[in-house]
This record gives sequence, structure tokens and C-alpha cells, in this order.
Amino acid sequence: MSRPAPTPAPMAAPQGQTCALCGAPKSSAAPAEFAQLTAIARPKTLAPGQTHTLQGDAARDYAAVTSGVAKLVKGAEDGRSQIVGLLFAPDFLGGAMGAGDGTEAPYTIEAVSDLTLDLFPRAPFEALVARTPALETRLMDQARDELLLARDWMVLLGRKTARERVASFLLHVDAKMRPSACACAPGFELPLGRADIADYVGLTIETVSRQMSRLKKDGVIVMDGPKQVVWVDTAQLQVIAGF
Amino acid sequence: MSRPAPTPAPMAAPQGQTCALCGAPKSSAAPAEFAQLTAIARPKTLAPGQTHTLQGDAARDYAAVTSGVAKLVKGAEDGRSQIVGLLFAPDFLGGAMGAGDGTEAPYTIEAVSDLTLDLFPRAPFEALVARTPALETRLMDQARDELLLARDWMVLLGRKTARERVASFLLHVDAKMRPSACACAPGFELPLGRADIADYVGLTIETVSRQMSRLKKDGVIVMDGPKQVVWVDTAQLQVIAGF
DNA sequence: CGCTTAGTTGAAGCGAATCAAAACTAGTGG
DNA sequence: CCACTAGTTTTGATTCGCTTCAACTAAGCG
Repeated sequence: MSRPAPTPAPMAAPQGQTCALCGAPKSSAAPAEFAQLTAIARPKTLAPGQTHTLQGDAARDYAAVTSGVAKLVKGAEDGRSQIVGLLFAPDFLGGAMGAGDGTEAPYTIEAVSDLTLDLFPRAPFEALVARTPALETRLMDQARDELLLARDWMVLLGRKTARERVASFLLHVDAKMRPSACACAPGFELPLGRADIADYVGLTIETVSRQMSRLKKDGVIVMDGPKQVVWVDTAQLQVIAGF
Repeated sequence: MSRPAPTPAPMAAPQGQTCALCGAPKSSAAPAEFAQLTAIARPKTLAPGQTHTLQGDAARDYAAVTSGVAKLVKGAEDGRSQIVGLLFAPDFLGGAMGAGDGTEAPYTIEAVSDLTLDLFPRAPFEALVARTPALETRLMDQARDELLLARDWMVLLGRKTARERVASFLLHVDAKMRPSACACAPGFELPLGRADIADYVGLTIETVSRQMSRLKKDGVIVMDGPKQVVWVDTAQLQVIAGF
């Protein structure tokens, strides 16, 4: 859980990303290799709750998150659903499409917060990748990172207690929302509501709430309202989160 | 769960794979593009329980399973462990190594049955991949398939009941062990013991055993001893396994 | 034949889900 | 600014499914 993520090179950063809290630039400029990406990018904006792709639809374009947070959701006809991944800027929606042409998308992509995407039409994107080895490498790296994260999450879902899951989740969001470059307050805003957290860690809303209350009571986290995390004892959380 | 897997081209097949049950050839000959792989392959044999790589070790070589079944295991210092993937011939151990050079392996690779591997030393393998686009594509496809499977398993671990998990597991093994080409008896041998099944589906040995007994009692599966599955009602299992 | 290991079955305990209701937050309009 | 409402979060009481603990059975092997 919570690998430090060795400063991921941004996939596409037309405008410089800035920290939502302190306004400091979040990532350095995109390497020259990726400049051509911006040429074929088409921007798209989504409000919270809106979906970009539905599970079962044909996958049309490739896409990258330029701001906000999106979730990948699976399952659900009888109400049960599981979030299989969260996407923060500047993540790329790589594995989000099925194999070859016209295969149906394996999960629904939904905006959690206000979300902006860069869409890359299939044909020109694949052509660009074919003649840009550096880009292909990045794609491969992202796929590997996603796989490692998915498997970490398998351990969480298969073997961890409710307390451990919530602690792990907080560490994960902390790492994603507060890059080392940003030196603002030692807290962050939760981009997800309790229902989404529950879907991500495989618990119910009530259990998540109870565990959050317990962490507050134990002084491991300090909050201001249900979404604003003012302070976290990272070391302590790591102990609680377990292996 | 249990996507039909559109006849995966074998990664490396020095000798033709044969069905463990009926001896029929399991997969067609390897495409010409992959012939050079066999040139750099070094075979390795492992007995059940032996490990190929330990979680935390430096990843040395790439590898492919040529026969038998291997498991990828995570976690474990306090006894809890989770199997994050099973490898059947002719699977490739792609995501099994960390990033770049000398990064530590993210999980332990252990033989479940008698296992034979083809090892590919890092340098020549990467050189070969760099000049063989078809191979690179195969690698990418495998990574994507593994990611999809890992996320299917996240749904299983996060949201399914014990009964659904065991049914899903049986379907998964059925699909892996009984390729459509093989027309032998409508059963298969479980390559894993109850303990490994439990680690894979996130339950305890006892619960797995109970659910298996229930499936037998309900007539959904017929067994001869604890490992030999004589017959399965695939359609019924799919209903039980849930979405 | 005893020993070991794997699997099955039973009884009791516990952690998370479920059911239910109160407290809080945010948005809207008087 | 405050009252009103809709949605979210928190808290409590109870239930249920899985785990835990424990005994027993079956198969492999010196």
C-alpha cells in the first residue's frame, strides 16, 4: 500500500497542474516527447456524478485526467458495486478500455468531483504511440503501476479489517492528493463521500463512518467537517493500516 | 469473471503443451515471431511449495510458465496472506517484477503443482522485445488481461458472499484448465489445495470446505476425492457466482 | 501400524451488515 | 438572517455470515 510513487512524469499537461489547496505548481512541465499529444487532445468537462463511459459501451477514445477525480466502477445490477480504481490528475485512462476494436468497456467511468479530461481519438493516438517509444514506455509503466495497485487492493479487500482498510485508504488519498512538492498544510480534502469510500474499500457507509470516528477519537486524524482532513499522523496510520 | 479468453497465443512453447487429462495438444505452435525466444530460454523446474522469487528480492529474470501452476502471493508477516494471481501454462510472468533495474519483487512466486519455467535473462530479453513489435504487443495485451482479471477479483473480494466466491473460483479454474480445444471429460483436477483456494478467494479453509460440500449436496458439482472434479453444471455455477 | 498432513464437520464468538433514527450540512427562498 | 428542505453523515440496536476453536475422518507413507 501507498508506494511513494517516484515522481510520475505527467501524461499530458496542457496547463500546469496546481495544488488545489495552496496553488503551488503540482508537477513540472511535460517532457518534449509528449508535446504532440496536446495537438490531438480534445478537452471534456464533467460535473460530479456524470459518467464518461458506461460499463458495456464500446470504448471510443483514450483519455487523461487533467483535473479532478474520477472513479472506475464495476458490478452493480443488484445494487452491489465496487470501485476498482480512482483516477487523479494527471492519470491516464489506459486499461479502461477492452481489447482491440469495438470491445465493450469493462467498467463505468464516473466523475467524483468536477472533472476535466483530455480525450485522444483512437486512431491518431495509436499512430502517435507507435512512433513514440518514450510514450509507449510510459503507457507500459502506467499499466504496471495500475496492476501493482490493484493487487495491493486485493490484499486489502481479501484480508484486512475495517480499521485497517480505512487507514489504508486515507494513506492512499494522502499520497495522491498531497505530492511531496507541495508544502502546504499537513491535511487534504477528501474527494469522495462516505458512500464512495465504502465502495472502494469494500465496506458499508456506516462501518466507514464508525471507523473514521474511532480514528478521530484516537487522535490519529483531525477533521473539520466530514470531508476536510486537517491533520494526519501518517506514521501512526501506517501502523494501523498493517502490511 | 471468467471471460472466455480468445485463444491466447502462447508466449513461448518450446515443446507443444498437452492437456494434463487427455494428452491432446493444448495450443497451436508458437508464431514465428517468438521463435527467437526459445534461443535465450533457460528451463527451470520446481517442486510444489518451492519458491522462484521471494517478495522483497531483486527481480532478476523474466519467465514464462511452460507446465504446471504457480501462484503470486502477497502479505503474510503475521500469517495472513493473499494470492493475487494464478499462473497457468503458457502464462508469462510479466508484472511479476518491479519497476526498472534492481527493484524488489512485489510478491512471492511459488509452485503450486510440479512446475516448469522458461527463464529469460533480463538484458537479452529486453533487447529482443525492443526490436520485436509483435512481442511488445503481446506483453501489453497480457498486462491488460492481468489488470482486468485483478479488478474482477477485486469485485469478488470486496462484494461477493462465500458461496459466490467459491462458484466464481471453480468457473475460473474450469476456464483455465479446460481449453475449448480439449474434448475430454467435462471435469478437471483442482491444482490447488483448500488452503490455497482460501487464500485466493479471501476466505478460510473451513468456509471453502463448507461451500464445496454445499455445492456437492446441491448437485452443482460432482467430485471424486477432494481434488478431482468429475462434473460441473457450468450454467448453474454462473448463476450462483453472480455478476 | 502409528504417524503426519489434508479435508470435513460441529459449536461458539465476533466483526461487519442491516435496520432504524437522530444530527449535521448545504442549498433555497422567504 | 433565519426557516425549511433534501441529502449526507453519525450513532445506536440487532442480526447474520464468516471466523475461530475444536474434534474427527480419510488418505499417504515411513
